[in-house]
Amino acid sequence: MLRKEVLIRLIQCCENAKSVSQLHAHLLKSSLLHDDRYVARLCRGYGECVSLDDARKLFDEIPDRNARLWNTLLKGYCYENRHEEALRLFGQMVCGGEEKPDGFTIPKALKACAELRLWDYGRMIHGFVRRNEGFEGNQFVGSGLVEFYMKTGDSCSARNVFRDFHDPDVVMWTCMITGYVQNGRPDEALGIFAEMISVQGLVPDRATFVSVASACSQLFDLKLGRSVHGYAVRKGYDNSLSLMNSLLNLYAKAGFLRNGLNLFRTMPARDVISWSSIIACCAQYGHPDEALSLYNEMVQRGFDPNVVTVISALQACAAGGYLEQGKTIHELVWRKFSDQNVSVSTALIDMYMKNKSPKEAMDVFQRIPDKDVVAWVALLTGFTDNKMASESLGIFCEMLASGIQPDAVAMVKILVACSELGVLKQATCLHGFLIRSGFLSNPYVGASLIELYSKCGNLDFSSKVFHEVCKKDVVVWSSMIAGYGMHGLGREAHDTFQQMILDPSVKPNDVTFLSVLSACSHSGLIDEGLKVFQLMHQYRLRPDSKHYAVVVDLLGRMGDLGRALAVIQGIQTETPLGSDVWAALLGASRVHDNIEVGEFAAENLLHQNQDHAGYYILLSNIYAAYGRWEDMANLRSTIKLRKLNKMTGQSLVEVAR
DNA sequence: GTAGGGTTAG
Repeated sequence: MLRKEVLIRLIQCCENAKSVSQLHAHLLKSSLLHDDRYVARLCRGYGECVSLDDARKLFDEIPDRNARLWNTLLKGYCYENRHEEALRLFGQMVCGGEEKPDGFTIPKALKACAELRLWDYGRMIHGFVRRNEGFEGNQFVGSGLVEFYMKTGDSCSARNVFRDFHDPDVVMWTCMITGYVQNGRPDEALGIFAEMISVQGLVPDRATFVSVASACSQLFDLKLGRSVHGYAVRKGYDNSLSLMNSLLNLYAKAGFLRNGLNLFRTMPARDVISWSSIIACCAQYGHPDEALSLYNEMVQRGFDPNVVTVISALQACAAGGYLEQGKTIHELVWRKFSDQNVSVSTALIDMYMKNKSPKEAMDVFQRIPDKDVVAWVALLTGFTDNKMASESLGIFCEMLASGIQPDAVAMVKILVACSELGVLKQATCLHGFLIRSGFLSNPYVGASLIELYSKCGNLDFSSKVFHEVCKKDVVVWSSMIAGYGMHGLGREAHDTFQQMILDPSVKPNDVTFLSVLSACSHSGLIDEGLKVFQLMHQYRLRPDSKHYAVVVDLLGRMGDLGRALAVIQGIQTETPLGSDVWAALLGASRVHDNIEVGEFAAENLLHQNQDHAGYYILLSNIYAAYGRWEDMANLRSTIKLRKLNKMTGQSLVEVAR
């Protein structure tokens, strides 16, 4: 007969189904199956080499099971992400009264609750931990509780558990950092990290740095990210694939896509997450063609795209207008995921909508078995973007009728759809709904409602909403300024801007400046507008061609074409100036009928776009003002020859019924 | 016998 120690080693070494079965038979023959050490090992052997279900069968046959045995099986279920079964087993253990939960089984039950987002169940386990002795100072139970509360979005309770703990270890600190990152609160994550190293003097490990790098990428904090990278390399952590992936994401998201790509190319190993990360970053930050060529390279190299990869590649097709490639990916989705994944289907809807194919988008939508709010909103927004906003209203009603609760994004999108249609009646209905549902505390919702009322022509309501919104962020202020501008109230727009910059909690952005500059220009507030333009530098904002166009327009209206020209010539940029700047100059030349400047502007414009009828017409009007009929006739015949049409202006009026 | 980490849809 084999010695006990040898037997344990043998079971540990089991690598295949046959060897596990042989040892099982041997244990039976030697009547050793009552010894829990053997049984637990054997269960693990079955779970790892044969199947968890075989381990379960063995488990069910054993008459007197101890905590170690229950735990072995629980671990197997958690490992295979079979969390429902794990909790059922845990319930069976507790309710059957066979074993009390201990420091090993509780963390696994908490893990299952966290993954299934079962807040009530996890809270009950927390109650058990508090009522019973023996769990104080157990780091495994502590980190299990922190992770559970963080995953269910209850960071307050996670913090309480953490604060009540006497001496949390690195894992618990890391759970807190990771939790805050996962809840989109990177500032708090970095605060905990700072406390961990400076106050407690603990040494962070690989896992800690992965989350710290994620926090940096959420904050676009490249400086801190770089020092994390440097420290990690010095500690020899640069062989951690997760850490490298997290850093790769940080560089690419913080605006240094080239550095990200460089890291990606020089990494010692890459997995599907590395590929997905770099594809997602290229797709989201203006390089859809590069994203797709990386996707194709990945497939050629034999990597298997997962859900995330496919979503990112579809984003690239949406952003770059690659309908054909999008359809090819749709076929792959059909073969691999059979249209069952709602996130992938939503990305498909977005791709088809952005490629002006609403019918295909609708087909994808109808096939989704469990449509969530994100899928509905993708469809709704797509219709608005395809100039079919009245369909968006219908989609919103259908969504409500099917029992899906709208969230803040849904409300913003439906308000945008109403803005497109200019329907005041719907606006007031939605306003009532927003008040009742408490959505007005969300600054994006508030800003969209202000914009909607402005576009429907009711500025009083806009201003009322503006004063009611408690959390006025930059978007809310900018919407109100834009609203005044839209109604020709430059003075009010300018005053609102002045009030805004007195508030230290908000900082104007490029959109704010564009709105206030445009408002000043339309109301002839020349000096005010120029002063506002100068302020951009103080806020470290670089004016883009839209800002320059407004300033040129401003100077042009005043008749100061010389200064307008000087502004244009003073712009230092590597890329050619956008047509909006030249168009503003041409418009100003027409107002003041200046042939030289007009011809100069038109020359630059027609160099970029020869098919814009409006430019020819403006120049021909300048010729007409000087009686240069021949030049005018030449331009008019060019328009006819090229069969150009000037877009006619359109207005929407709501008809009361 | 145990724990924490990287990419994703509106």
